[in-house]
Amino acid sequence: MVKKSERTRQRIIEAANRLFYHQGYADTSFSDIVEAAQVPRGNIYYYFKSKEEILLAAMAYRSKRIQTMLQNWSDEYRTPIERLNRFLEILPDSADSLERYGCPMGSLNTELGKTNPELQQQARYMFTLFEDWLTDQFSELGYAGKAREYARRLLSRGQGISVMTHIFKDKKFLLQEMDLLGRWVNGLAVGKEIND
Amino acid sequence: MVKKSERTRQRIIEAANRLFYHQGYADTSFSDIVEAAQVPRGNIYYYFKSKEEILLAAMAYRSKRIQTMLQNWSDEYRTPIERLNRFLEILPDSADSLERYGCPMGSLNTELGKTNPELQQQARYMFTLFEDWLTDQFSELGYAGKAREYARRLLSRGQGISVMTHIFKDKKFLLQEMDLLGRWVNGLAVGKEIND
DNA sequence: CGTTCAATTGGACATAAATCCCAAAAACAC
DNA sequence: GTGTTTTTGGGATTTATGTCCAATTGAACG
Repeated sequence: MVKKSERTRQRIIEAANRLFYHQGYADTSFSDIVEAAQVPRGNIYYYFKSKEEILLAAMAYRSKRIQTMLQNWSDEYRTPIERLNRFLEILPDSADSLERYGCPMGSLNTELGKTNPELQQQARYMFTLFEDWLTDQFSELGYAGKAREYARRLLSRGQGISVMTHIFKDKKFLLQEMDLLGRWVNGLAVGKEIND
Repeated sequence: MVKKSERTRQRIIEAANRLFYHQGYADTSFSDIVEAAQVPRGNIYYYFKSKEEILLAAMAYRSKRIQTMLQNWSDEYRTPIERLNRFLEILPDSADSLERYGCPMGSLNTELGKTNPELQQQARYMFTLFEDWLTDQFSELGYAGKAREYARRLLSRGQGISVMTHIFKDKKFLLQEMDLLGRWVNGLAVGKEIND
């Protein structure tokens, strides 16, 4: 049995999370959040004592979801190449939101990274989750020495594609580039180290 | 002889431009701008009637500088491969600011692209300047059919590298990836179409 | 000199947004 | 059922910041 207050808290976090992604942190006001979460104005301070605290909770929530997702993939797929291919599906799957809002992790980092080291650290943490997981997969694939390098490269290309898709509103570009990335990854699986 | 008012206007634009890059548009207040530009508080409204107008002027200023830069490169270097290599030097040259603030064009787009289509269009324009110039270079290099695709890919990878450098504060990664990009580009110059 | 007008000032004003307060209601423990 | 704690709800307060304005300066020009 989940307490009601817990559910309210959760509703606030999820509403804030969505708004931060869609409008950015700076452009999201308390009014926006309470409205979206359907909680009365003053009540929100019972749960969070500042806007920054909501942001931290929202990022923690995201991190948790990422961890769960990666864990599920590890459980569901046996081979590292299957897992990597699952990872590669993220971008095409979320093409619509990428066009409109960019990458949820990347854009948060961009916004917070300029002025707020503490918050940026939390934002970076989400990246390290992917980085570590991808590193594991490349290691298992037989590239232990270059695994982290490859992991970062994959993230880097994904970020580039996300940014470009957001800027140019061009899903065709996204699919084309993801295809290329897929060929690189699957080339590694059969021993072809293209362009490195 | 440049009028004094023109110089003041310019000072405002340059100060705003710097602040928008270092702190982001939303986090930059009028007070910040007038302080940095050394103009009295009320005076700024003589030049710009809103904050948004300052932003537009700042972006126009950036675009102009980009155009000039690209034109200079076209004049200074004879061959497309020399020009492309000059382009590739941008990121290593600005490694320090990239680490701290990210890509000035990309981060502006990320911030404005979520909610403000009109402003985003201006931000995107800077990208199209590079896109068109790079397309010209790849065409001259003999890849007319794939020139725009290559141009976007180059921008895309640059954006990815910028984002990652900003997130992980890792210049080594930047240099390593730029090296790889350089090999791709210079491979094209000698007819090797790696990984496409 | 005197007129004119661009440019300069600093402060006033309005608004939006974050934060705080506290009484009332609901949930819970015993 | 009574007492206690948690949660609710709306409004009050404060702060920050974008915007506006009236008075003033100063240089160009006749």
